Amino acid sequence: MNSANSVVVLDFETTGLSPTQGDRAIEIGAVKLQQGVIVDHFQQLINPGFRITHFIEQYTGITNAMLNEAPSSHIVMHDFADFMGDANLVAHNASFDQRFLDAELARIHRHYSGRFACSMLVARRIYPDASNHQLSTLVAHNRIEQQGDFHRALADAEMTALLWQHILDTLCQRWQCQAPSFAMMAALQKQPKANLERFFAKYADNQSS
DNA sequence: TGCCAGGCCCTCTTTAGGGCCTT
Repeated sequence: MNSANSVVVLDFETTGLSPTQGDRAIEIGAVKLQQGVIVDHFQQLINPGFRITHFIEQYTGITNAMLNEAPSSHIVMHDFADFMGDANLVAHNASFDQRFLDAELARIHRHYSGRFACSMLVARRIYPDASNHQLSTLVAHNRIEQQGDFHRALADAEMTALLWQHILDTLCQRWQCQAPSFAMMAALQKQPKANLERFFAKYADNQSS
């Protein structure tokens, strides 16, 4: 099975919220899903080249001392680009991780061909009754076993992957059908909520025909 | 000391404003 049949679920820890304001990645974690099973993982701290704030140290548990020993983004992102291959990508609030992925890859002139899907946008449509749609809340809401500590990249990527698979299982049960395609999920995340029932009905018709 | 981004989505909307979500 080549990587085009895989989904890579990724998560960045960063120095802040915006790469356009000088923020950099300090850790990347990712898992590779094939047919609902985690078959590989990637985790690496990244030295951003400057000291991170006390807030980020407290938020992530990643310290300046840890980052002083970490390799540069140049080395890590080449490895991660090889890990991704041409797989499709999933992240929680994907627009955030996509901005940092694009910025860090641009620095080393690497590119990716996979498409992004967002577990948060899909979860807002599938679990409208959740109290909120933070990753930790959705993990608890769906009684998913917590993996490691929130706000570390690999643990968040693993929990996002388990949430993503739980969403696929929820949709399979709703339609009594096979696993939805990545393209279907990418379309679902853009559907207006008022159009969801029509969207689901159309998808079910296409599967049965 | 306080603030800094950007996309989505809802509503008391669309010539706008503000909350959510990510670090």
